[in-house]
Amino acid sequence: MTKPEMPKRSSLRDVALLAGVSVMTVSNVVNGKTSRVSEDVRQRVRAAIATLNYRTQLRGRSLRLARDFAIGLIVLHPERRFLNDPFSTEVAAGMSNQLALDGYGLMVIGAQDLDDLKGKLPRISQLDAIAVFGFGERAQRIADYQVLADLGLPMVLVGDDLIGGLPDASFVRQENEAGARELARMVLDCGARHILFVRPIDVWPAMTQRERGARAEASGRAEVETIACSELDFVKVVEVIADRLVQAPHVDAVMGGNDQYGIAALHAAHRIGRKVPAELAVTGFNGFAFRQFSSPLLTSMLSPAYDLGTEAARRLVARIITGAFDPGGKVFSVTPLLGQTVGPLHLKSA
Amino acid sequence: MTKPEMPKRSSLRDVALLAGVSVMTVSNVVNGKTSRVSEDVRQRVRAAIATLNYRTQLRGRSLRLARDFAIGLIVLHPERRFLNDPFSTEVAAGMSNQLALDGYGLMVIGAQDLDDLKGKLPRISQLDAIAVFGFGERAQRIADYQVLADLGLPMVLVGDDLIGGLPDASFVRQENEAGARELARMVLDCGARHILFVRPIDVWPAMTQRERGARAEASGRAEVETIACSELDFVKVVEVIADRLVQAPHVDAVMGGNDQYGIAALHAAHRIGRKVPAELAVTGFNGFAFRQFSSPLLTSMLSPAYDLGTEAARRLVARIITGAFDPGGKVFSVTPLLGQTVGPLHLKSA
DNA sequence: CTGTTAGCGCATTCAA
DNA sequence: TTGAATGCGCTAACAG
Repeated sequence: MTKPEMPKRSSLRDVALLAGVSVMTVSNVVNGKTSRVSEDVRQRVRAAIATLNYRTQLRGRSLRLARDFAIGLIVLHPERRFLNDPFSTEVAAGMSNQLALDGYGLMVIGAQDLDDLKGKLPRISQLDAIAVFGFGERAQRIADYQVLADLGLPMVLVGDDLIGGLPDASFVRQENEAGARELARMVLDCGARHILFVRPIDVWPAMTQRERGARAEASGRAEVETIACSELDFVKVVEVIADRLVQAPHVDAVMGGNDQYGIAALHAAHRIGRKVPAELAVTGFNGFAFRQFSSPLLTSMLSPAYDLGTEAARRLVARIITGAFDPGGKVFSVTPLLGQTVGPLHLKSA
Repeated sequence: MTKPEMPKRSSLRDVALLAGVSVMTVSNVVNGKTSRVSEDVRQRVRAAIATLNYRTQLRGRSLRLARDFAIGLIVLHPERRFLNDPFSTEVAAGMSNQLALDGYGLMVIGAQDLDDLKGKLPRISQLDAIAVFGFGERAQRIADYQVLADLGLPMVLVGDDLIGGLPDASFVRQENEAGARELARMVLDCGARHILFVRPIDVWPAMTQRERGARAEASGRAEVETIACSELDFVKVVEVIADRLVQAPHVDAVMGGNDQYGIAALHAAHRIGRKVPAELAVTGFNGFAFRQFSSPLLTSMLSPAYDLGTEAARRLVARIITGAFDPGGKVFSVTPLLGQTVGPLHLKSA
């Protein structure tokens, strides 16, 4: 049922032998340097390639050119299932598709902590370049980035712009702060004066920025209170939010750090009998497919995660070809997704 | 800000020169063939490695050993965002983590159709082995698998067991049929006699198997009717289900091909005023995180997608090392996830 | 237009 | 226990 022996793929030399030309000529034909090869010879070579079913063996080319045609996506996340967040998934899909256009492959690597990352460095170091999805507080991220930067590979930060001390880096991120401001404005315009911002205990740039945006916009117009709760236990998040809403009945809006938290808030509101949006405004962030599972439909902000992926890939390939990054980075805007969870507040006790 | 010139990594020869030994000695030390090297020399070599910050360059090793230490996950799916389904995402995470233990990397490649796949063959062919996530009807999958098999790479099918004509293949799948039977049994035991099975228009093995399981279990006890609807448009799915429930009021259970469809059924039931589970039983399949967003909590079946990933990786690495696959494949069982959407039916008109 | 030379980094083989 | 030679497949540079 299984066939152990590898058939030993044909090489340039095999083709050259069969076509009766030199190895270099075959190489030129394969690589489209057709201007240097006569039509006649080209035909013979093509025929030989076809009969031998020859395919370029990237191994040899890699060694010769000191390039691997492989780019990594390093996802720093304490969860073993590091691709659970649709954000990283969309980035990966975007990168993979974009890279394929240039003949590159995407290698996906998750690292749960610094030790884990260090153990994977040998494998990572053989890539041509990397995109990095950071995690944690600023200091931790800087340390992580530095470890990776020491490999000497070009790198693009995804969702972060801390390229300050990095010698060969660029970044791609989105307007989390502006997006959160916009959501906060919507909420405030509906009359909210006490906002509860819900985010994970562990943070990453997007979360920090969203909270900052909400607070900035609310400044002077409303109170903002934050609670942190692990996103891994949805039931617990609902519970925590419900408890808080009961204890703090003056809270008239819940802004989730992402849609998961927003949906949890909807569940919490439902459980304690608070009507959304009449008595409580709720927002999320990201707008991935599962947002539609919520009822009422969550008002949110669409994150162009897939586009972040394609842009990261473009930058990395350009960097490899031109030898330098475009200065700075690229910032994508986010798009409001209107739902049914923000509207004029009719508070019982005013 | 950017530094174009690559620092040119140190090679075995550099280390050998500095340590005053031969290249082979360094190679032996690096590869832990320490029995062949005296303690004295070993120290010198280690020191040289440290000062030069030497790391094995896999390019050279790859060429020499004719191995790339890279394994591919080929996701055949018409969607450009081929990683949108959490199932493939969990498989990818499981594979990536497991492969890392053996020093392998995971390359993720999506292909929207046969043409797209063919264009990516050159890149795929340089991998050591592949896992394939099939899509479509049996005939289409066989054709796709054959194209990949022609590369001569060992391959593991994920979620499918059509390894019949494939010379060097194994498979990893889960008990979709048995799982669906179990869900159907629960529904039937609650008194359901008219089951509506909802699945995507395009199918893949899991979907086919789940429908088959539901029908098999219902055979003789209940009618089963299937409707197909693109999963990409959730709103539309809800609409279609709601319409059908109105037109066919005798339907007393909806089984979703996955949790997305199950949740859509919950929305539909809510919209038309059918109580779940008293007047309508609803089930899903997969049990990924977003299932908890549904209200009431969807009764479902947990798919061990992450474990499928680790097992696929294990099999591929073992195949590379031993030269042959373990015969057959591995089948994982699924686990019931009790929710609040299946219970005794109290039908208005009996 | 085509062929020759050389060497990328590594590990197997064989010799010392 | 250590070293030297060899070649994996490919392409830049140059020679013809």
